[in-house]
Amino acid sequence: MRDVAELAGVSLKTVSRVVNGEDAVRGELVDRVERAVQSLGYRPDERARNLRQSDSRPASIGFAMVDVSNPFFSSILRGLEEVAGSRDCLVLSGSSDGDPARQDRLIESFISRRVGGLVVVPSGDRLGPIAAEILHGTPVVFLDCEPCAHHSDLVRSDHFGGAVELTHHLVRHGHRGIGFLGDAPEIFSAGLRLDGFRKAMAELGLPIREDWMLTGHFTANRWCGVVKEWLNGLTERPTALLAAQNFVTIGAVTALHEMGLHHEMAMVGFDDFELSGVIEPGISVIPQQPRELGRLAAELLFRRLDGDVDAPTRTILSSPIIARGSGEIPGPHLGR
Amino acid sequence: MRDVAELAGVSLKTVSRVVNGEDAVRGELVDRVERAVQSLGYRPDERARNLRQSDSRPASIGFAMVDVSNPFFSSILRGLEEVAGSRDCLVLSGSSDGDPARQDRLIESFISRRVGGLVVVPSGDRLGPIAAEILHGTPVVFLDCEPCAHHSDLVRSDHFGGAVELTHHLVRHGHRGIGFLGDAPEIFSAGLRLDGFRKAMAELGLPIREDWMLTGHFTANRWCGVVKEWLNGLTERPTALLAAQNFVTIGAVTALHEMGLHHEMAMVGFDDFELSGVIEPGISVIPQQPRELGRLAAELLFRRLDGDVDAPTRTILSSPIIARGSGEIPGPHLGR
DNA sequence: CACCGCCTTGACAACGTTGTCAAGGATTGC
DNA sequence: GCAATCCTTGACAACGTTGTCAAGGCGGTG
Repeated sequence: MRDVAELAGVSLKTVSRVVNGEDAVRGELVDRVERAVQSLGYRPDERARNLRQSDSRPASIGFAMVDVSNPFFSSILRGLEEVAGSRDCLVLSGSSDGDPARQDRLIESFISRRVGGLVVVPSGDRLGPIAAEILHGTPVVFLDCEPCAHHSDLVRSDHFGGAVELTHHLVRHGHRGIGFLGDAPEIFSAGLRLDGFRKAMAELGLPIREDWMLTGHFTANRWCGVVKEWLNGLTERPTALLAAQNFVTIGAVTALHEMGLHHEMAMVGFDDFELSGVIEPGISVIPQQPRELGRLAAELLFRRLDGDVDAPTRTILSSPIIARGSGEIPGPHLGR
Repeated sequence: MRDVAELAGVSLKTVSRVVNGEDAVRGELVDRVERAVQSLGYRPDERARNLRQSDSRPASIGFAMVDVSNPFFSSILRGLEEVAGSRDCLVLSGSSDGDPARQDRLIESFISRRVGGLVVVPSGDRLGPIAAEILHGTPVVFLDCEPCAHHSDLVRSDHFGGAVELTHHLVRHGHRGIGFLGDAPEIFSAGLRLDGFRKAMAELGLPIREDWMLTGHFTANRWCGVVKEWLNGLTERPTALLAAQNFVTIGAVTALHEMGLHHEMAMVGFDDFELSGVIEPGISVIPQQPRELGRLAAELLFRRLDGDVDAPTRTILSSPIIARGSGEIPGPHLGR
């Protein structure tokens, strides 16, 4: 910047004015400065700018999630990018792999870089360093974790309602013995889905067999093995499965295929995935809309950054079942 | 920081020393400062720190790609995160959707934030603002685009060799009439794959029918439609398909399934995808190792940041075919 | 006891930018 | 022709941090 000023024969402040498009500069000087900027390849330092005027437009927002390589999260990130990009704001992101300590480190990194706001898909419902940051005035939007969002905005899918609907769907197609496969129930969304299943079964007057419930935090591959082992160990098997997360679904689908049960045992899933329609039979699911979740979260965040101080909001997205075949395999109690 | 200093009754510099763990501070003062830091929730401003000591450790690196929501890219990002995270460095990322203008804007944003280095999967082989930045000394690692990497490091998969191998594989299984479906050949990697196919066919003395070549930049959904239309419009069909990118493969697989041709027409793909083994028949592919690509790129970048000034390197990853069935459907010329 | 050197500490400038304010010239109005 | 006003421009401080250097206290040595 100093070089630019020297080359153009003006003061630093005038360069600043031209670069920022202020209008109180004579045309000739504007030209001179712009030529100097061009020839020196000068680009203003956003860090310094942001440091000086720390109240204004944020230069970046932070996104803490479990794992970018999971399409659910990367689609959320895409939605965030989209909204942030339109405001010349970049997204800092990081994966915690579900480890609260790593999430804390991530958040601390974001805070050190003085992001304008945070979007967090929490690992666990501890707030950690986020709590202090909220008090400090940084807007935070939580995705999926309601307890965290006590005094903050929340965006999530309708986990409970979705699980209820999936259960009803299976029962409508003649099933009573339903197995539940889900992520670790400590995870808020996974817990809600489990609750939805229990609630629906209870309402329908159907018994819940604890040996037909399988929960845990595994990869898709691991789920495949776990499901096979579990099914092989049962003396009596459920006639339908509710897989409450995309990795779970993928693992379970693979297991059913490998065991040759895919046309026999009904199955519904939460969260859509690529090719869910090509498999035989196609997998019936309630999709989530991750990109839309991201977009909504970012819009909320920027509304707060623009000064909105209304009460925290809860946004809950729901989607209807996409029936593709696997969830419509008839059960033994059809037509009763 | 000023508040911390005041509360602890020391100077700014002493706070700085304690925070940075320098050892020339009396134990008692260390305690006082640390208590003050705790009670005020002070966290150093990485921007200011980075501004002051602009030569040292980078606080962030930038990653420009085509689309985070494509698992190929998000897995690369994961690999980058992993390496960067171990150095307390964050990753700024953004999607260009293949639009060079958007890529330029992204890169400019990164430069404004003074990232320590860039990892770029280019959209097109124009360098745009990257050129000046390389001259300026910022390390840049290119993924997949060789012309861009003229004086920089490059990491990519073996597109050419992979396509050759896939073609040979189909021919070995009795096919001669092979259709090629690929991303727009202007994209460097897509061009290499196309070249590999042409080279292999020529070497094997097989004719290439231009009406059996289909290239373009579409979504998976769009590819499905395109492939169906194309197959329906042909008077004579190939007996095997080479799908040279993951969206292409997914679209083509879906099309074959919808047309009932999936057990009839052989098919191999480039780039693996979730569930490729569950589909009937499983899809034979040459996988890429995106997370590994990301890891390698980040390691190269940090080696440069650590001062390595050796000549630019080219790292080319190749993987063998995973045979799952679709590529082993026998063709009419088997055993000749 | 005077001197030297080490150790701890703090004052100050600097990083690259912008907000504030004042100076100076040009323009207007009477 | 003079004062009042506007417009353009630049000097300076500040944002939050750290590198540099000098000051002061302390212990050891001659």
